[in-house]
Amino acid sequence: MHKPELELYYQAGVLDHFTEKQLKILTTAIQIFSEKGYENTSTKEIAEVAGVAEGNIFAKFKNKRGLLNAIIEPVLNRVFPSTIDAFIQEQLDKEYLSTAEFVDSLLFNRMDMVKENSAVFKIFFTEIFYDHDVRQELIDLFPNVYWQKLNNLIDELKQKHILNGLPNNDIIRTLWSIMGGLVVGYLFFNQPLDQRTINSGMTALVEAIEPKP
Amino acid sequence: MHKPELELYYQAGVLDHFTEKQLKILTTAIQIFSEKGYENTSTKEIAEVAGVAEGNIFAKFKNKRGLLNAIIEPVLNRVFPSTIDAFIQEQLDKEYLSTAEFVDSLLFNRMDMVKENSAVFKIFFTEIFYDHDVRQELIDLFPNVYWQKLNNLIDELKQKHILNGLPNNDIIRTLWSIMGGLVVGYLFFNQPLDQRTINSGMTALVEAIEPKP
Amino acid sequence: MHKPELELYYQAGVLDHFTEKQLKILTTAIQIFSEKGYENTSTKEIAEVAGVAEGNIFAKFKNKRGLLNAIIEPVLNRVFPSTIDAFIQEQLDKEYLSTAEFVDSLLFNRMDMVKENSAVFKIFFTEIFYDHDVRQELIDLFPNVYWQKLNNLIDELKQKHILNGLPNNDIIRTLWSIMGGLVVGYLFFNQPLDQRTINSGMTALVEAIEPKP
Amino acid sequence: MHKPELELYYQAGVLDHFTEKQLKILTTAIQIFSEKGYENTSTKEIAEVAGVAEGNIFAKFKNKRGLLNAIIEPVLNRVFPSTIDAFIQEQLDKEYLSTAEFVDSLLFNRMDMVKENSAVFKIFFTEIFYDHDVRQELIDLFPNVYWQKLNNLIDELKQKHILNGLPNNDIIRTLWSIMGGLVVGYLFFNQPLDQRTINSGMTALVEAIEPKP
DNA sequence: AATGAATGAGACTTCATTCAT
DNA sequence: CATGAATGAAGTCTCATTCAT
Repeated sequence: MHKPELELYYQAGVLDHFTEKQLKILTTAIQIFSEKGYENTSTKEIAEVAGVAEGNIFAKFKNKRGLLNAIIEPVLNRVFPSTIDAFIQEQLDKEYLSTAEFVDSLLFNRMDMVKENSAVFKIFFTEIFYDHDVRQELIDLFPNVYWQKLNNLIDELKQKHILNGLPNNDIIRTLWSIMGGLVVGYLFFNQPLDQRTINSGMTALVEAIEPKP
Repeated sequence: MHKPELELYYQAGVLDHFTEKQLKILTTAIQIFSEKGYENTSTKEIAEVAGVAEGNIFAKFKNKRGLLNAIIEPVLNRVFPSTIDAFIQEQLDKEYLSTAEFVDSLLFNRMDMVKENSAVFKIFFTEIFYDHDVRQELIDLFPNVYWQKLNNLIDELKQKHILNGLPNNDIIRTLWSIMGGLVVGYLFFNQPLDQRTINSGMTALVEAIEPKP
Repeated sequence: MHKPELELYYQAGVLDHFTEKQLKILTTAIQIFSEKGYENTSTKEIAEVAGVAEGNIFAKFKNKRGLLNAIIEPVLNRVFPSTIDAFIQEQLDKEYLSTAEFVDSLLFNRMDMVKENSAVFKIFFTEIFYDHDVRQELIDLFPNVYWQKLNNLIDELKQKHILNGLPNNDIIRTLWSIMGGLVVGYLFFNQPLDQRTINSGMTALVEAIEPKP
Repeated sequence: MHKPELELYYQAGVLDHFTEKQLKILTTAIQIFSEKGYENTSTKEIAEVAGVAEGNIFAKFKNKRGLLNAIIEPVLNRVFPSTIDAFIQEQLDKEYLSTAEFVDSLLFNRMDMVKENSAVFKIFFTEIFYDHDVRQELIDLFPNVYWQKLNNLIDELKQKHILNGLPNNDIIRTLWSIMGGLVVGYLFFNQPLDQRTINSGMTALVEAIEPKP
C-alpha cells in the first residue's frame, strides 16, 4: 500500500494524514521537479499529471514553495541527521576497525538510499546549488547537528590510527568530495553506481585518509 | 579599459563589437545570476541595475536565454578546451614527473581562474545541475574533446609509474571529485581556497592515485 | 439565455462548456476585432471591455490567435459546409426550377445570416485577405468539401436548361462575385442589403447565367 | 534605370528626389507588406531585406504608416482618378459603341495594370478591408471624384441603349463586383487572369447590363 | 544622407494563488 | 476534502522611433 518512492518519507514519519491525492501530488512533484527543476515546473502541470485539481496543492502545501519544502525538509531535518547518527553509532559499536572497514561502513550502506530515491536527491542537489535559502539551511545545520559529532568521531579514529593526521576539516572535505563525486556522477552524468564503482571510490578514499606507516 | 571580471571572455575573444552598455549588461547579469539564479532574475532587474533600457538585452542577446548562453558558452567551448589542452601540453613538455608534480600542475594553476571568475563558475555549476541542456552540452563535449586526450595522457603516465593501475575512468572521477570538492566548497559553502587548502586536496589526491610500491 | 449575436455558434454547437465570462470575451472580441481588426486589438482592451481579467482569455483560448480561431473556425468548418449542403439539398428537392428560382434560393435566403452576423463576417472577410493561413484553409476546404457537390449540381442544372453553357468555373466565379459584391458593399461600404438591392443583384445574376434562347 | 515594379509610381510622378536606398525601401516594403501584411511586418525586417539602416525609413517616410501611405496614396489619389478619367474620355471619343465594346474597354485594358502591380494591389485590397481610415478615404473619394462623372456617363450610355435601365447604383455595383471577382480571384486565390478568363467575365457582365430587346 | 545603438511603451503570456461551489 | 474558474501581478519580448555620430 506504501508507495515505494516515498519510503524515505514514511520512515521519516511525515506522511501521516496525507490523503491519496496528496500523496499523488507529492510523488508527481518529485518526479517533475527532478526532471525539469522547481522553477520550470508549474503547479498546473503537477496537478494535471497527478490527476487532481490544482487547488489541492494549495490546500495541503499552502503554496508552491511549501510543496518543495515538503520534499526537501524531511531529507534535511530527518534523513540526514538520523543517517549520520546511525553511522556514528555504528562506529562506536565496533571495537577494532580498519580504515577500509570505516570507509565501507560510510559509503557502501548509503548508496542504496541514493539509488532508491534518486529523484529526491536530484532535487536536493539542484536546489542546494540553486537556492540560497536551502543552501543556508544546510550550512546552518552542519555546525549544530553534525559537526561536533563528526569531529569527536574523527578525533577518536585518529587515536585508533584509523585516520591519518590531516586536519579534520580536510578529512571531512575529502570524504564528501569522493562520495559526492560518485553520487553526482550517478544522478547527473549517467555514471554507474554499482559495487565495482563504489569499491573504486572506497579505494581512493582509503588511500587518501589512511595513516601511512 | 578592460573590465577585469570579464578577462575570461576577452581572452576567449568573444567580446568584440560589444558596446559599453552591452558589456555592462553582461557583467550585471553575471553578478545577479550568480547571486539569485537565472530563473529568479528578471530582465527588468538586470536592466535597472545595469542602468540601461531593457530592450538592449534583447537587441544584443536575442532573449534572456541568449544572455545566459553568452555567459556559459565561452566557458564550455573555449575556456575548458583550451585549459585542458594547456594542461596536457604541460605534461608532455616535462620529462621526469612525480605524482605530486602532476597533481600540482593539475590543481594549483587552475584555482586562480576559479577565484577570479567565481561568479561565472557559480552560474556554470548551478546551471549544470539545473538545466538539462547545459548538462547535455557538457556530456557531449567530453567524449569528443577531452576524453581521448586525457585517456592517452593517463596511459602514458601509468607507464611512467606516475599513476596507479586504477581504471582510467576511476582516476578521472577521483580527479574531478577532489577538484570539484574544493571548488564547490569555495563557491557555495564559504570554504577557503587558499594554498593550504589546495595543498591538502593535493595530498589527498596524490595518495589516492599514486602507485604503491 | 442565449446571446443572440452568438446564435451562429450555438447552432454550430461550439459553445458548450463556456462560462458566462468566456461568452462575454467571445462577443467582445467579435465586436472589437470587427471594428479595428485583429492586429490592432490588444487582449488587454478585450478584457477591459468584457469586464474580465486578461488571464481568462488565455485560460480558455490558449492565446490571442486561439480567440480569433474560435471566431473563424466554426464559420469555416461548420457554417459554410452546412449552408452549402442545405442549399444543394434544396435544389435536389425541387423538380421544375427556373434560373430565377435557382438564384433566389441561392441568394435570398442567405443574406439574413450575413446581416445577423455582420461582425463575424467582417472579421472573416478581413482575415481572408490579411492572413495567409486563413485564406489557405478556405482554399483547401473548397476542393474537398464544396467543389464536387457544386460541380455536380451545376452539370445537372445545365441539363435542365437552368444554367447556360459557360464553364462551371466561370459560373461559380460569377455567382460569388455578385454575392460577394452585395455582401462587401453592405459590410464595408455602408451599402444597403435590403430586398430591392438583393433583387437587383439577382436580376444581374440571372441575366449572366441564364441560357439564351 | 527605372525599377519596373515601380512603374505605376513613376507615371504618377511621385518618385522624384528619391535616392536609390529610398527606392529600395519602397520596393522592399511593397514586397513584404503584400506577403505578410502591414501589421505583421517590422521596419527592422524591411531595412534588413532592403539592405539599408532602419533610420532611413524614418528619415524619408516619417514613420511606418508614412511608408504604407507612400504605397497606397498614389494609387488612391493619382492612379485611380487618372484611370477613370482616361476610361471616361475613351467612351466620349467613340461615337457608336456596343455594350460589348464598352465592357471590353472597361475591363480588358485595365487588367494588365493589376497583373503588373499585383503586390501593390494586394496591399491595397487588404488595407481597404483592414484599415478603417484607408477605407474611409476610398469612400470619401468616390462621390467627389468618380461618382458624378460615372453617373453622367451611364446616363448617356443608357440613352444610347448601350446600358439597360437598372439604377445606376446597381449597374456600378455589378461592374465592380465582376471586376473585383476577377481581380480578387487572381490576387488571392491563384485563379488565372488570362484573356479567356477576362472574356468570360466580360460575357457575364454584358449579359447583366445589356438592354434586352 | 546614412547609420545602428539605444529607448521604453506596450504587447502577449504565464502562473501562483484564491474562493465560491 | 475537492474542484477549476477567475484573478492580476509580473514576466519576456517586440517594435516603432529617436538621435548622436
